Amino acid sequence: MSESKSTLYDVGDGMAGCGPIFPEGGFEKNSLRKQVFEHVRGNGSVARSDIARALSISAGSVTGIAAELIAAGLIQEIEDPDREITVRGRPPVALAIVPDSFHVIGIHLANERHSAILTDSIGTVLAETTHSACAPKRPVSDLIDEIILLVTDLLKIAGMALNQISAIGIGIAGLVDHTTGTVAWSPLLSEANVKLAGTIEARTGTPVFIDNDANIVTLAELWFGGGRTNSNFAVMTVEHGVGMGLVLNNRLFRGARGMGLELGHTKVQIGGALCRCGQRGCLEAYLADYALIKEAVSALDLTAIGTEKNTMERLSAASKSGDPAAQAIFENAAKYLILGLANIVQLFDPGLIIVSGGHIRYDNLDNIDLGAEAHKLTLNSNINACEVALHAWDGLVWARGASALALSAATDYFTRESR
Amino acid sequence: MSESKSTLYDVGDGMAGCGPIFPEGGFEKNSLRKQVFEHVRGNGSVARSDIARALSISAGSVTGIAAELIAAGLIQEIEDPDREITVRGRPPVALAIVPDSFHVIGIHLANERHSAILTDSIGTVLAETTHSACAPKRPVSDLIDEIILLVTDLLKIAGMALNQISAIGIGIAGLVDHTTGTVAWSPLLSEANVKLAGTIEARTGTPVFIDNDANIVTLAELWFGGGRTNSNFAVMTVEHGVGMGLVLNNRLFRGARGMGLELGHTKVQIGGALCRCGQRGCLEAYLADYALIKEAVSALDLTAIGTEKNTMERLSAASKSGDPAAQAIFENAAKYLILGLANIVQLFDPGLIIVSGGHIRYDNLDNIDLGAEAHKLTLNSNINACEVALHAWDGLVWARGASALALSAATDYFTRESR
DNA sequence: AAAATAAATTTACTGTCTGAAGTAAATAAT
DNA sequence: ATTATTTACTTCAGACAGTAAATTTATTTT
Repeated sequence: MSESKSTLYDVGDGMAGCGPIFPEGGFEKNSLRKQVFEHVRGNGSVARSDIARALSISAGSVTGIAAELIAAGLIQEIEDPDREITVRGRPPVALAIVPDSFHVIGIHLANERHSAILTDSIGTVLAETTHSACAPKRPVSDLIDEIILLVTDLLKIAGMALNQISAIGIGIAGLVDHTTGTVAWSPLLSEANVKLAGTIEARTGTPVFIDNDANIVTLAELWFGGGRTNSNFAVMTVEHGVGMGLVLNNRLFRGARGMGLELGHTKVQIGGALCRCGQRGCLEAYLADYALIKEAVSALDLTAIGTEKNTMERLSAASKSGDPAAQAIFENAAKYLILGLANIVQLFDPGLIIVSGGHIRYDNLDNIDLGAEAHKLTLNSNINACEVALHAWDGLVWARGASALALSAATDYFTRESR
Repeated sequence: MSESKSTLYDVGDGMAGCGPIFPEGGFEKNSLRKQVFEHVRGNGSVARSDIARALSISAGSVTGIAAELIAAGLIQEIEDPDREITVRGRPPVALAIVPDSFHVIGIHLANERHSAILTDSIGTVLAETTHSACAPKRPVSDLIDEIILLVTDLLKIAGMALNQISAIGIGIAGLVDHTTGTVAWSPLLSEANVKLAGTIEARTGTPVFIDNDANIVTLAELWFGGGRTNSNFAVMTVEHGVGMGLVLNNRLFRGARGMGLELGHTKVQIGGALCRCGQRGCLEAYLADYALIKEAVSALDLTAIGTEKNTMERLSAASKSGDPAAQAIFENAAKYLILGLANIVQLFDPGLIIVSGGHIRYDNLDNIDLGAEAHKLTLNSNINACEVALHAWDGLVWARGASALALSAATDYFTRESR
């Protein structure tokens, strides 16, 4: 601290204004009505006084809002099941969601099979159906027919009519713009920039919401999985491709323009392995199923070529029975998985990353402490290390995530202000 | 679409509740008062009727709010400077910010020098000072003394007293938690987890807000730079280190737990070049000044070793005069810069990335269309390509960004509800 | 039975914002 | 010059969301 340079500026340099220029209004405010409803749903059953304490709102407000929600048939007073503790004072009255106050449908569209579920307002699956799909690329009209078939099938099983459905959520692989309901590109479609949500909405007369694979898996974790108790977490999906989803403050983060978080296509090596997207050095090109299968030539007798799933199982079996080539393939993939985790930590700093995928059922990842390994690749000063959890799912997760998409839309609708 | 599998589920599986469990309230609502103030500030001068239209609020609200803001001395009616057009009807009355309604200080702390500015409520710099710093690591008490010295110097130049300052914003290199005002780690400090904001606040009696280098550069772009008209953009800083900042919906995005966006330490090569953080394969290790200098041995006669800045300038000169080794160094760095850009696009999908840094003054980046090159490395289907802008800044940017930190805090304070 | 205690409700009140009606100040048409 | 038209701004009643405090209700403890 020796020399110092100082100047006195002229006031006003003629520029017009300063600070960010806000384009329009459009700020979301969460009404107490919605907060109360979500708190009841999140906790199963809560008393009015507990809600007031938890949300830091006045007891009077809770009474009024609860009365409205009860009148609307959305919640009800119930006998508190686990009430044993004898305390003085008027006993609390537990509130709970009326499960059949509304119903939604969740649909997942994929290469090999479509799945769909019909749930009530707390996400209980009332009916489920799976249709096998074959055509790799089809025109929109065909896909729409497939969707309508799923819906009618589902309604028949549940014994319900379309007008009893409050919303339909659809998850589809590809680049999806949730806000506009358009599919920019999908491996299922021969056309691009398809206004899928609007079209289905017109066909069914029901509000339709779409999102991509990774986001609906993340929603599934948020609504029904390990993310429920975490306000901030990331999901990394490793399957046919590599994707990720991010939850910030209990809300799905969709990037600036709705299409981001393409972790699988971030570059991890200049001029690296060729990815199915045509680029080189994508993370996916080292980690996704098809990348491992490409390498499997050296480990497996590939005279009998099976499905992707079958090949992966054989590769896994080979690794477990000591095949050095198969083991090397998995070891290398694990390295890149850890690299992906480290990059997520470095960029988003979530407290928890859930690694999801059918994949991880047969990978030998159980022996590796992924959290610790990823931590080794991040700034040491990043004191609070990020927890990493593995979650091997069943085939229904996507449909459940899609139903969560519909559920949150329906919740918004039913709890909106001044009904 | 051949076979199909269907099941009917039992209702209720005994789980308690579903959906995200919200920990507490904590939803922010932007009062109209703040929106009006920010709209006036953002546009320089606007009529009440324009505000009502722009924010989609009733004209009556604007009248009331404007009256309050005028009474509080925050805005004023002015003669509209550029009013020429003769339209029918009562002519609008322009509103503008009263510049000296409040003042803030912005401070940047760095290795080689500290800089500080004092601005009015529209960010006009009223006084500026720069102190050279030398100690690479010092105890907190020393740094606090340096900060106090900057403040008193600045006040003396401006002829103002400390109690006339509404807020102080501080930018410092390292890992900073803005919400708690603590510096987890900094190259300037010998101690870790320093509650810097609180301490300065206690010493000055003025609200203090801190953030890291990359975030205050991003704020500078948002408030005074190319980001003003963009609601969503990313900033990539290339200087001594590599950092990034992200603006979503006109707000600085700070990651899930306040510490993220460490682009410089994302891994772009397994077992790659050694980074100053001790890891291998960090983007920074291929792109930051010190990384290039390390390589410069082959290009420059390094018998006379100078400062980092000096060495960079010599390296740049060598490249421009045709030295192949120097050129190769810059070409390689450009490759990694493009890779970094591509990864930002892939993950965050901003409409605009501003590449900021002293660096880019002498790099030969003018010949490269960074946007197009980065686009080549992203999913083709990402239709709307991301714009990339270069922004070579002067030494004041950091202090200006820090002042923006203080300005937004002061704005919140003065436009808060029920004053 | 009376006292204590906690839950739920009611009531009166506050602050924010809107919508409709009214006022002000300019230009255009007659 | 007078009137119509247009646009900007103001005023004010009222809808709403929410709170705080008093009151009622239901239960346990003494």
